Amino acid sequence: MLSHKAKYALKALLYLAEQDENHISRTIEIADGANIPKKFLEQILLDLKRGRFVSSKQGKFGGYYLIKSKNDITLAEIHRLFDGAIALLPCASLNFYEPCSDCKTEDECSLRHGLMLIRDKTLKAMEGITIASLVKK
Amino acid sequence: MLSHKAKYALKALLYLAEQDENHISRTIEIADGANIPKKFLEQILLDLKRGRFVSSKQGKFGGYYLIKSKNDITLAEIHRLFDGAIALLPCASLNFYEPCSDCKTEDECSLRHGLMLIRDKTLKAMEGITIASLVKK
DNA sequence: TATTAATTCTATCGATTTACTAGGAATTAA
DNA sequence: TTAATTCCTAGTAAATCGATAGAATTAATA
Repeated sequence: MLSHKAKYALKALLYLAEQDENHISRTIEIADGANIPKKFLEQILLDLKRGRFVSSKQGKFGGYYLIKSKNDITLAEIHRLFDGAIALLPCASLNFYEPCSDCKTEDECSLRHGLMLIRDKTLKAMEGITIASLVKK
Repeated sequence: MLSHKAKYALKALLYLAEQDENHISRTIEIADGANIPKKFLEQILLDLKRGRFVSSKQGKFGGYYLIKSKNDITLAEIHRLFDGAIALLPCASLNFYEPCSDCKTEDECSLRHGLMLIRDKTLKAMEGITIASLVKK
């Protein structure tokens, strides 16, 4: 399941993608538009900024705007930024790999192989969902 | 990600599936064999019993055994039993559906449609992973 | 230069969940 | 009767989650 953070991030990105080119959106505007608690959204926007999905302008008349094409922002990326690994176990993960502590023989985790199959399919599907694909519905 | 409970459940089922027909496995035997904390495993086996994957014999010389074919126990089922919904949001879930609280117009969640696509693909993949498929590797 | 309105940063909080552990009651076979 | 096992109910420490508070910083503009 997605965390609220990841869900809100997607909704915020969706909101930004729907605005006119060059429009800068204030946090409160996004919060109201996408029904997200404002203070919570602040953190999320900072995370999105660190992840280089959005940028911000500070001070009066400041706000947030997309710096990555809505065609290039995928569900997979947002999942990883906020919720971490897409694989079902760390030992089956590409970006968050860790060996299992409870598997006796290293690399002979009985689940690993099967879970890597799942990961590949899920990842492929998640990379197919972009902000752009969610906007035009 | 899978919880430890779900991971241990899979490993325990795998252990049971590898035993001879009619063999009854004690908790401690499974715990040692699959490297799972014994007391924790007790709870997990009870959950698996309630889910009708295994059955048990009580008292001295008691223990657990599979009552469902290893070909018919899928990753999807174990995920649902221990970790709940497979979909990324409740509003996109088949078995754990709940409407989003933060979507203004009911059934017009901007994410729902895309997440249902993911759910379908992930679910199909997870239904393809059975205990039997994990045993023969 | 002062004011105002916005982002940014740090810290904290309460509730829930997770991963276990403890202790004992109930059950069964020898 | 005893030993070995499942079954049941609590409890607990740590982490995570969802959210809030408040002050610092930045920038436009009057």
